[in-house]
Amino acid sequence: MLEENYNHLEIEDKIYNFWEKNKLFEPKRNYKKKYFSIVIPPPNVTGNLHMGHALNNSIQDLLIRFYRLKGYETLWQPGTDHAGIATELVVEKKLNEKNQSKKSLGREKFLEEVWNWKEHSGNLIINQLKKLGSSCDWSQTRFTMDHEMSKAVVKVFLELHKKKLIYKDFKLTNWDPVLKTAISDLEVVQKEVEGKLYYIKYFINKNEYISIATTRPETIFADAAVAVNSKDKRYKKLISKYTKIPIIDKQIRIIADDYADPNQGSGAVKITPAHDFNDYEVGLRHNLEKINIFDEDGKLNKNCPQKYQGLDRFVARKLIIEDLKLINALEKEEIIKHNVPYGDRSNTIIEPYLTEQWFLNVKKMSTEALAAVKNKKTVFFPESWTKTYNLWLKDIKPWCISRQIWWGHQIPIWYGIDGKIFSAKDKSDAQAQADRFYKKKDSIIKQDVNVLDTWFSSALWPFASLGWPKKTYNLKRFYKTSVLVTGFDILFFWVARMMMMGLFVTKKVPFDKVYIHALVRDEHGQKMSKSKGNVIDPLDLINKYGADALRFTLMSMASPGRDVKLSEERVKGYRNFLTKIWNVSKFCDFNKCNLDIKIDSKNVKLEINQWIINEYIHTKSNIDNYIKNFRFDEASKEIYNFVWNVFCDWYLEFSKSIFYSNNQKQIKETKKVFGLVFSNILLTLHPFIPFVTEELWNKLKFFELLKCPLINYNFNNKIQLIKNNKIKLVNWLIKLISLIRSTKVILQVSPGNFVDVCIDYLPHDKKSFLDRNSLIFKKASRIENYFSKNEKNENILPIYLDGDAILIKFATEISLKDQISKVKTKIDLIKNSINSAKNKLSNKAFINKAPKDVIDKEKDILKRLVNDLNQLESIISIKN
RNA sequence: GGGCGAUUAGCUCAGUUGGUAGAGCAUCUCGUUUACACCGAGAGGGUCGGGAGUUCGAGUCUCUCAUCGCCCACCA
Repeated sequence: MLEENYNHLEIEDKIYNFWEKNKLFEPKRNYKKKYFSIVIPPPNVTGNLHMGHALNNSIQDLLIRFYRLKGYETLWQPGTDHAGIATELVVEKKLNEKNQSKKSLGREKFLEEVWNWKEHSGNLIINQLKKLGSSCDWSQTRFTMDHEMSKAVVKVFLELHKKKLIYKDFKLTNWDPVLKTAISDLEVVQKEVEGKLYYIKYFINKNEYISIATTRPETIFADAAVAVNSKDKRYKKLISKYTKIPIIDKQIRIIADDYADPNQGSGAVKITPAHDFNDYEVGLRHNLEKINIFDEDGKLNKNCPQKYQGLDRFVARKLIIEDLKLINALEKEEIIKHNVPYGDRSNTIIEPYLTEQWFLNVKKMSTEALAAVKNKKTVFFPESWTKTYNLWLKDIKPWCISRQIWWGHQIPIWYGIDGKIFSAKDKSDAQAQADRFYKKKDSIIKQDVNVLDTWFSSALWPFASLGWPKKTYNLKRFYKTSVLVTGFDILFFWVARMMMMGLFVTKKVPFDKVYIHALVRDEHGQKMSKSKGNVIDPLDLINKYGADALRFTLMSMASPGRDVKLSEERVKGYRNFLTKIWNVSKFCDFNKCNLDIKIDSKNVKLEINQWIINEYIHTKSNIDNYIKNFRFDEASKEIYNFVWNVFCDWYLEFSKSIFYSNNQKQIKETKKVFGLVFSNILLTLHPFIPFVTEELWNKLKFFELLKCPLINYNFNNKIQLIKNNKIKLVNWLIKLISLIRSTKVILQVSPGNFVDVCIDYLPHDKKSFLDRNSLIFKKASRIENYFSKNEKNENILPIYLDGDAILIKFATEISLKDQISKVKTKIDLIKNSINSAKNKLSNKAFINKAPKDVIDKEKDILKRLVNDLNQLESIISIKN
């Protein structure tokens, strides 16, 4: 017996343990079958399951389970990402609590701490993914810093270095003064903020000055020139003359450069090659001095007057403005809105800063990545992302891959004492090279202190997680992977780079398809974030309503190209759906609707049984197509509608009439068909709501009978479409029952009241269909008796369906009372529609140009409208 | 500045090649008939952001305007 109520808290953990213990997530090796594989977007080890993960992984799990049930050899490759900067920040915070710091520990000890932290807290997210029901092959779990993966990273680095695609360069890069590391362009986010534009006087002589506008007055100490546009008449005469930087009274030249825009600011612009990307270019053109005025933490350095040395950039800014005022060198201040670059991790203002960094020249690799998508070797869903991908790759700049942090893959480059570079797979290899080069033993070498951008190893994930460079089974069997499921926010960070690296290293695209889902946002469409305090925790929802309910909600809302705005109400609604399924199972169990493996749908005789089989097949085929096209929203709607509005509302109700009859043959058949269709429903629902379906599969003894858990049952039964043109009369019957019910409501007759009907006016096929299904018809419509057309009674009303009349005789006197105006407005509406349909059909242009089936359809519409009009007019003719 | 997307019922959203505008939730009425009140039966509610065009026919295609969102680039 099934428990009275569905209790997800008890069931979900139990079922998950069962799957995991029996290793049901691991691929069942079978080369004869097709394969289906996904590599998980590895969550950060610092991560906590958020709604984005919930959506992302629900989709992946749905796909994996769907193809697993189809009999594909299936792998979902899991793992986590070391997340360099993010993890360092977490561990540093922990250290601070213990009054320790990264610096005080030193590199080696600090890394030990990080590894310790990773061992103890780094698997949190994995357990949370399990809560969601994710059926990853956990025996293959990888980590971007594990031994094998690190070897892969080094190997790729060395290859790229050998091909001179990785190189070292001293130039201006984005510098994060809080994290004290360089970051890539992508890690810089522009934010519009209110700031001040200061107009500073650069004196040419005692009375004459040129006004320079800047938002960063502290950089005046790094000025190397003032630029004006050669076409700007105001300044033409000043070109090649000198002006003085205030405070330090340093002479700099006024140069002509087209970069100076006469319409911006004062038209004259200070050139600071060491602290501005545009000025850097100008500096190169005019061979200007690069003066760096910052230390790595954003404090002013020795190149500034002593007074300001050691001051934080923002403190110095204030002081400089005060000092400029004192010497009457500040012309004016304007409050402006402007974009300021912030670091995505530190949320501090980024400074362009001169350093030596490692770069990856991605330009060459990008052309292959572009071609692969153009040639449809990899296809994006929704397709519109292709354009975004193309635009970014076409304009790609060298990628700064070195970071001045400790947690990550240390760059496999060693330096001899004279700076000679040895690239090597490990220290002993480097040592051997150095010893050969210097012709002595134990020559001193030192490894490059920088580590690689986290996204460098992420870019190798699709093949490295499968075992590359080893020729593992998984790599051979599952690469290229079938589909990548990810959010659009990491299209450039991750997807594009995986395409480039995949093609470079394996010569194959890393995935067949890329499904890009939207972000999960709060009810106002805001990105969920801790700082905004609008985060909905998926684990809370799982606790409250169950993982299945959350999953189904996310799937039903995963419309392509649209953000998911999550509301708890919606989750509640789908929890109700789970309860509904639970209750059907109770009915199924109570009536002993067992599954008969030998059942052949060809031998099913009853029309309602044939009908539900056909309806199921139709639904299933729609769902399969929707899933293949990544339309999870449509797929979940389809199954929801079928289960609730077709199977429960109609078939289950019909089946009751049979179960409570004494026709043993019909009872037996209906039980079998009920069991058959319901077992198929569980199967179809499984990828959406795995827990409850597996539990019911077990409870209803399908597991026992088929000797197989639902999760990897390969359904190959004999359920197939039944051909019988009488089946469509079931749909007609449903319409008839609905019509009788709504007529009662219009006449304000209680739906529970019984009526008599006369079906003598029906054509033969419909009449005999009703005779055959009389039990069903009578129970569903609350019909007491049939009466003959000869009977005369004041309370008889004809109703019309598809042109046929049926008479209803009410037990009590009927009247329209306050419904009459409603019916009359309806009649007017229908008359209007009839007119427009008639107009259409008498329009020669329509008749001549529209296709025949459209015209036929229009004729049908007219027929139905006339029918409805008859119906309503018959009602209104009731004496009042 | 360049690009992408959105605007459909009170709310959140579907609407596949143009062919009677849909769903869930919410609302209203009735209902406890043995799967289920986390329920059942029924009902109301939209000139599809504005305008123009193409077409026999436009929510759907084209143009245009408006509002909103996102991405990229730039800003002295």
